[in-house]
Amino acid sequence: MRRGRERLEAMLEGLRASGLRLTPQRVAICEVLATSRSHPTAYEIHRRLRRQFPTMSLATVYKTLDALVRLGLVSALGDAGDGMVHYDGDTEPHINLVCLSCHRVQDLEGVAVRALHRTVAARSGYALKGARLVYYGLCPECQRKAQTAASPEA
Amino acid sequence: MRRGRERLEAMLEGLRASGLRLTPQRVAICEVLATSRSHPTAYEIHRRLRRQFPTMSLATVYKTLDALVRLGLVSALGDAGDGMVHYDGDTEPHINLVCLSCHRVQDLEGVAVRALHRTVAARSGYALKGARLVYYGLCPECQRKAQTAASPEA
DNA sequence: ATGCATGCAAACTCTTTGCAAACGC
DNA sequence: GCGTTTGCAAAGAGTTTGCATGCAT
Repeated sequence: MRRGRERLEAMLEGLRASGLRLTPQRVAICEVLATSRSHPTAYEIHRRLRRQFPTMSLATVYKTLDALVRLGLVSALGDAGDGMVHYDGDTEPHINLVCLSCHRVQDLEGVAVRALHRTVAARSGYALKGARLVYYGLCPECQRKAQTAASPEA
Repeated sequence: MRRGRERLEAMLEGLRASGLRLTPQRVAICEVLATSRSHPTAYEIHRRLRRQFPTMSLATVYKTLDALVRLGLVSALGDAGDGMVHYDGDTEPHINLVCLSCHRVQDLEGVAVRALHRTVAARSGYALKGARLVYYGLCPECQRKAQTAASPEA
């Protein structure tokens, strides 16, 4: 994944530039965020890295995420109906889709929102740092499941 | 506020229609949500109603908010950098502005997002239930404060 | 060699739940 | 009057913090 590699470099460079150390744990966390399309939670990142770092603490994940968000290298998407904060390694404005049934989060490609971003910046007077464009609903798969469950006799 | 009155009626009707009782506490919570522009948290709603209902419990606020959100009568905006969930009595798709410094949330009027909503619905295949269009940054006021603090010698 | 980062565990905060008393319908 | 809702308190869950040890620079 080419795009992920670029993002990873940007994160590592950002950490380095702000004087933070590139520990193996931090690099691994950045890798997960840069290459994953799943918009993981802190807990999911921790779970995915436990094989590689059996002693890694959840606190380390949280501390690293906190640093990355503060540096603007990662976006905090907020919760997806599951009470946990999901993170997105892609800080370009784009649309996220949250399924209220399976709590999955995915990107919606091909819908441009740069123009919207510029409009908001111009009209709001805010110094924009980021955006969360999240649409909620039922993903196609969960729609099918809901339909099947609702009419099992059919 | 004309708009608020309509929203209030819609909430009360929605509660009634789903068989929930219109207790004074619930009506008051709906009033706060329908008429406020501040996108309050559960805690803020509770604080604002303590004069009127000295014994009102935070749990009641949470339970009522939960019902309203589940019925689609209120939107949960997620946190605004303060770790608390903010609620919005306006469920029409619109843009929220969050100030990362003072944690205020306001609406951005005059930017149409209906077309975006339709596009997302069409391209995603999701059965959309709602949206959170949140832009983060520093509000004009906090920008001034930051500038003053940064160059106090000027 | 220096001092920041990790990992553990305890603390914190927001939110949810259980249950008896109160109240809307 | 019946069954839901409230309010209290305690539990629950995610996240944060403090501190000694370990490691990146």
